[in-house]
Amino acid sequence: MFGDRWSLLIIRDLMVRGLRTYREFHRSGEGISTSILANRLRKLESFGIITIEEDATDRRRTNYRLTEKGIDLAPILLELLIWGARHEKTGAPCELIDKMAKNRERVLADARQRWRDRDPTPLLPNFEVSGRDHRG
Amino acid sequence: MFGDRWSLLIIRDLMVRGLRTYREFHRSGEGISTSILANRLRKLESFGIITIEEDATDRRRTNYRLTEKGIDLAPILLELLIWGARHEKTGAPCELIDKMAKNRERVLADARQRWRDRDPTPLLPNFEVSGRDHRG
DNA sequence: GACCTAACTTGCATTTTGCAAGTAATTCGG
DNA sequence: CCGAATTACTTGCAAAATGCAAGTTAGGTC
Repeated sequence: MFGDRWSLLIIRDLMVRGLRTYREFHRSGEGISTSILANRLRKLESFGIITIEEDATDRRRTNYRLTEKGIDLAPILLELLIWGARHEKTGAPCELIDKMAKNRERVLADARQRWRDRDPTPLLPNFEVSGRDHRG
Repeated sequence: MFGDRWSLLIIRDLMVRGLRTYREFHRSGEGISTSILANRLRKLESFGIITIEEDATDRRRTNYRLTEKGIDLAPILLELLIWGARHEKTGAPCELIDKMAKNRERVLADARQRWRDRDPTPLLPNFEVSGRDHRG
């Protein structure tokens, strides 16, 4: 799964951008095609990493949520962000990433709590990854 | 690069199994084809993650080594190992992984020092990943 | 009801990977 | 020295995956 580009981007979008719907993922700016997106979401579900829920306000819409198993991937994503900020041109604010690197356990514990409580606030709440912000 | 299955396996083999040569990677049990292996090694080199060195004892052989940038990927690999041990059937000894999880910084600092000193001992020195052990 | 939206599905073109044979340089043993 | 084996790729082609864009179905709004 980590060897699959699209699955990784989906997980990142869930964790780092708080995206939740098919439409949001599709419009996230990464250029994933509809069939691949559908296929990967299904796969992540069958791996037990995400669950699919019906939206409370619109029957057409489905929401994707991280499972416990999926939430346990957060340390990996945080390390990827930190590595990316240090070695690549990601546009991530260096001070923010440095601060997060110094407070890994706090960051992860807070995110875990939120996600368990169904609050999709991203791993780093004030950090915007390239692409449209769904709350903007 | 983390979205590419083969690149990820190569990095894992470098860090977790201490593999260094084309032949070792090719025979590592993962079924990578020769052209893909060659292509990915080149790519990892051009990304600045590994360097290529001639072997001191055999002109046919090349050794691949992690750069500083590559070594900085170790926290990600360690988190992947920990996640894998908890959620997948990896055959990893649970006590070992738990111990490593509790001593992340020590493990990473030790590995970093070794790798800088050109000692390719794996991230977790007594941990064997599935596949042939090159030192066997 | 007409029109739009959300979540896919489908057909086909393009790209990537898998398979196996091949090549060139180097090493080893008789 | 020479033949055989080894090391690190390269190549041609088949198979698999992805990219592109049109299409379908169910749901929502006016």
